[in-house]
Formats: sequence, C-alpha cells, structure tokens
Amino acid sequence: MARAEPHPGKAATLGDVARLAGVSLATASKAINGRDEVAPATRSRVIQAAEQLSFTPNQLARSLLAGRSGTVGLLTGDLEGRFVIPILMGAEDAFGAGQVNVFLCDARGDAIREQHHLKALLNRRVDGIIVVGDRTNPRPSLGDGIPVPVVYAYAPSDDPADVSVVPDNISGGRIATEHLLSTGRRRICHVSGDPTYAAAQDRAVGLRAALATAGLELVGDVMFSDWSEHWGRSAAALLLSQHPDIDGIICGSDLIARGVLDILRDLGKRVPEDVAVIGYDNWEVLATNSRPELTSIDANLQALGRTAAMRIFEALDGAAPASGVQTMPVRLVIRGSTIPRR
Amino acid sequence: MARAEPHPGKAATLGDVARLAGVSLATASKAINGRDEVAPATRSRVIQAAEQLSFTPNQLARSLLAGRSGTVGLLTGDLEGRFVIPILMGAEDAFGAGQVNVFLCDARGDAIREQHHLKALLNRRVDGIIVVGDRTNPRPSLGDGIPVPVVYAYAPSDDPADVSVVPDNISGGRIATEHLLSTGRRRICHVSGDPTYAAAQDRAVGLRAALATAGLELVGDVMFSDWSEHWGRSAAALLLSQHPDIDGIICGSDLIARGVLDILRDLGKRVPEDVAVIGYDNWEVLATNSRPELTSIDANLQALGRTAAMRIFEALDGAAPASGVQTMPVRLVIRGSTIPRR
DNA sequence: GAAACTTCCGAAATGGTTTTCGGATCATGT
DNA sequence: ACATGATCCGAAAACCATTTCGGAAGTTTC
Repeated sequence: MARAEPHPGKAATLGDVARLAGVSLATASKAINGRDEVAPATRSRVIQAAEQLSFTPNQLARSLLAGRSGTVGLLTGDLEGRFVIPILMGAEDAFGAGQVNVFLCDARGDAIREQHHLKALLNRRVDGIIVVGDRTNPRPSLGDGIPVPVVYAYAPSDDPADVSVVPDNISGGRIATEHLLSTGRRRICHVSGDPTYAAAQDRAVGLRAALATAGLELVGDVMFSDWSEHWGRSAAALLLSQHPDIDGIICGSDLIARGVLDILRDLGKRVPEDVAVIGYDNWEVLATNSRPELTSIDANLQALGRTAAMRIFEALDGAAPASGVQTMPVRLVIRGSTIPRR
Repeated sequence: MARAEPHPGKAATLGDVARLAGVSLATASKAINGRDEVAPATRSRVIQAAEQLSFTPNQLARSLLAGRSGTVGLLTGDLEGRFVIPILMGAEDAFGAGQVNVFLCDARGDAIREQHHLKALLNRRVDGIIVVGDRTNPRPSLGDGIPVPVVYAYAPSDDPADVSVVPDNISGGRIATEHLLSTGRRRICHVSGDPTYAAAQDRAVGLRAALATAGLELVGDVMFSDWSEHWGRSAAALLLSQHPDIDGIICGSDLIARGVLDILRDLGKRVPEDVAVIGYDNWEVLATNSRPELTSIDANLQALGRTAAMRIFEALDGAAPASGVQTMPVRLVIRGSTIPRR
C-alpha cells in the first residue's frame, strides 16, 4: 500500500493561503513578508493559514520577478573532487547557507560537456559562475560573452581580463624551504611532480628564491616526473645514492612525500633526525597517517572558495571587476616529519 | 577600464525575438520549439532572429509553467566528498547531462543545517532529493512530509517506508574472502575499522559466511578499532605475533590495508607470496600506489548514484515506490597484493 | 458636519514562457 | 460565387509571487 500522501499533487500557493485567510493575494504576501501595511490581526490570520497549508513561497516565481535566481554554478573538471569540495564549502560559507544554492557540474575534462553545462547554467539564470580546475595552469577562458560574472578558482583563465583566484605556489615553495632552514637543514633537495604543471614550476621558483636568500643552493636538480608515490620512492632511492648527505627533502605533493618516507625508512634514515621531509597539499588522510606524520603546505582551498564567491558578489553589486590573477596565501602545517616530537 | 559589456543588463526574451521577427510570442515559441503549426519561412525567420539576439529560453519561467524544475537536490553529510562525487557523477549520467542539474548541499553533519538546506531545496522546487551519508548505518529519515521523491544513497533511512540504495557490504565481505580462498589461502584473519559502523559488521558477516561455506574459521577474532592506517599497522604487528602462520588478511578499508602492508614489509613477509592482503573501497590513489598494488573491493558508487537517480525518475513517473533498502552489487578489483605478477 | 488624515486592504501589472483556441487567409471543389 | 477545407498566425490564459497605486473604511480636527 502506498504511504499516505507521499507526493501531494500540488504544493500550496499564496493564492490558497489568501483564500483560506479570507484576504487578497497582496495582503497575504505583505503579511508573510513582514511588511507593515497590514493589521496585526490580519497578519496572524494569514500566518496561521500559511502554516496550516505548510505554505512555502515558490522561489521560481520569486526569482522570475526579481531577476535574480539566488543560484550559482560551479563548473569543474576536477574528477576526484579533492579541490572542488573545499572550494564549494567555502563558497557556501560566503553566500550564507540557504541564501544561495550551488549547481555543481562536472565536465570531466571534456570541453563539449563544459559548453553544455555552461549553457544549461545560463538558461537557469544563475547569478554567477565559478570555474574550478584541477591544476594551476591557465585554462581557456569561457570568453566574455557571458551575461553573469565568472570567477576562475584554482586554475586561472588564460585571459587577463577575467577574474582568477589561485593559491600562491611560489610562496608555498618559499615557506616550505624557510621552515626546513629554520630547523637547521642546509643540504636540501626537491622531488616534484609533473613538470608541465605550473604548480610544480612555481613551487620550485619559490624554493630556489628562499635558498638563494640564505646563500644556499639546491642539492642536485629539481627532480620532476609525476605526482605519484611510486615516483617518490624511485626519486628518494636515486637521491640517497647520489647525495647521501642530504638533510632535507621538499616534496611536490603529499603522495610523493609518502613514497620518500617509505624509502628513507627502508634505508634506515631517521625522519626527522637525519632527514626532514615536507609534503604539499596537506591531504589530511595521507599526512596524518604516515610514519612520522607529515609536515605539509595547505592551500587554504576553503578560503579560496570564499574569496571566489566574494568576487562574484562584488561583480553583482556592480563593483569594478578587479580582473587578473589574485593569489591566495598558503599555510604551513607542521607535523613530525620536520620537527621531532618532544 | 571596464571591459566592453561585461554583464549586459538583460538577456533577450522571447518577446524580443518575436518583435524582431515580426511575429507574435506564440508563433515565436512554436517556431523555436519545433512545433508544426508554423510555416517554414516564418520558422527560419524566427530562428534567425533568435540567433541574432543569442536568445536562450528562461528556464525559470519554463519551470514555473511546467511545474517541474528539472533540478535535483543532493543533500550530503560527507565532509570529504569521497562518496558524494562518484554518486553525483552517476546521477548526472542517469539524468542526462544538461537535462537536469544538481544542487549540491553539504550539511556538514549538522541536522540544523540539513533542515535549512532541505527547506531551501523545496522552495526551489527541486523535482527530487538524493540524501547521501558517509556510512551505511541507518540515518534519520527526513520524514514523509516531503512533496517530492526522496532517495537515500549509501546511508539508508531508518524508516523502511523510504527508498534507500546501499552497497552490498555482506556480499563484499564474501567476495573478498572467496577471492583469497581461490588463491589457496586457508588461514585468514580480518582487520576492520570502527565496530559501530554497520559496514564493518556487514563485511564481517559476509566474510564469516564464506569461510563457513569452505569449512573454515576465522583466525582470531575480527579486530575492530578505527579506519586508519595507524590501526592497520598496530593490528598487523599484533596479528603476526599471535598468529605467525596466517596467509591472508582481509582489511576493512584500503587505508587499513596500507598500514598492514607496511608492517608486513617491515617484518620481512612477502606479499602476496607469504601473505595475501585485500583492502576495501578501491580508493585508487591509495590502492595503485602501494607496494605491491592493492587488491580491493569497489562499491560501484557511480552505479549507485545512477540507480538512485533512476528511483527518483520512477517515483516522478508515478510508479510504485518500491520502498525499502536496495543493495547494489560490489566488484572485486584484483591487483598484486593477492595475485603475484607473472 | 465636513475636511483632512491615517490605516488597512485589493485590483492589477510585472516577469518570461507555453499552450489552447478562435480567427484570418488562401486555395480548392462545385 | 459560395461553401468547404487546410494552413498558419495571434490573442489570451496559465504558472506564482511581489509591488505599486488607488480606494475604502475609520479616526481626528476645526
């Protein structure tokens, strides 16, 4: 047997409420929305009727009238959701829960699908669009024919006229390096990931700059390959054979760092006493489960999402676009792989 | 300087198109929507006008009229997004890209926030709601006062009158066990996670059943604690000291399995030659980066999302609710931790 | 008692699209 | 020339909430 009234045919409309309360639509609207042109007695009558019918105003109709839908599109190509979820949460924070809702569209790296989603979002009259990429390389702009503000998060647009918000990878490389230096390390090398990633290059730049400031040079070349744990292991083995005296390894990702830690353990090196290791991304589940726990750089993605949302707001309020790429500060999270537990 | 026309004040409406083409709204609508009560010449004139103005129909207005918004709400408490993203992708597949868009709302484990989001979704007149939890324990039902179909995915509702779709953990435990048995293992133990998780209990049930069918018993008790790599390491050390002759370890999660693999390596046990290890979740980045790569059980979350979406469809089409908990088959992914590489 | 004012309520327009139904036009058949 | 039919188009209603503006009461003031 079907449940009682599982999906009642129609939701109550303002008209229903007005009829039940014995007033006109206009009065009902004013009573419910707390406008002051209505007598207290009438108001309470209307409100009671609304509750009785469990009336909720139809946002569709409201949006149509207001010209604002109170929705935002999040267009992502990030297959795993590692970046997009924190960014979404940040955006939700900025918009205020319940005020604005977010359409999440996954283009899965496909430009056609992205166009498809974009069109669908515009048809739904979203008030703004946040485009999220999975790497910090510039990505093709959606173009300037879009009738709502667009902000690019994590992956910047290749058009400087667009608004982009990205983590500051140069600074990240510098901070990681300065931290190792502050713990007394002097023979530092760098195992990074895919060299075609702007993030890899930027971090290396920051790293070299920090070393130069301290009058030091990188031990060996930056080792590029991919972002995997496998590579972290291979790289560490190679590194230790070529430069047995290194005392600090800066890794391009936490996954790489995990591989490096594995090999250091196999080779009998103590971390952090003999060699300090630092990762990147602060992927908690990896960083807190390693032996020892992994110091890492956190990109503050939630703050990044909040900022992206605020840029949308500003554009909606008619502020000057402030176009270009805005970099967001990153954060050092210190754990046992660089500082011994007391 | 501001860009040229960054956000043109108004998008073209059907009225604009009609005026430009010199026809009425009704005719313009029919021409664009391919209805056959319009002369070919008129139609092409309208279509050209529409393209000239780059007209796109306002979905808000369309939805208002149709009584269907073409949107679905995905209400999640999954903080990390590990479950919700595949489920979202599956739902998108089922709905057809561009036909339906998904509002993603993260309640962050907060019942108040969940209510808030739910209300917002209903006000936006979503056509259905998918509730995603981060564990397979029954969760509180949203209740039966909701005017649209609701499907619970991953975490079932505690109300049997609701529609729930969950992965088949019992079967998962059985499949994992049968796989180890098929590789000749006979002394099998089980390191699982938090015993308050229904998933942990279910997997253990399936495991014991498969062993019983083969006339075997579990070596030692099921070891419960939490889902971490740390626990995997502690458990493995304990296990090997108590039962040095075990030849198969079934783990409650890939993270636990990673910890187990670490300790086996430390103790000089060869995997899979001496001991086979199998994980759970098929978290690719963990499973493919371990030494050796990790055999695991995949919950087919994308298919689960697809099914959840189809349940919504069915309810919308007025089909019988088919309420209760539906379990979805899981899948064995074989890698090097159970079968030696040839 | 009439004018001025306040207080509250309702009719109607608004937003953009779809759909129904009646009307107009034109060609065909007789 | 008139009826019949076919073909195309347009006026208007519908969806639902908000807002403006005018009007109907009721109250105060001289």
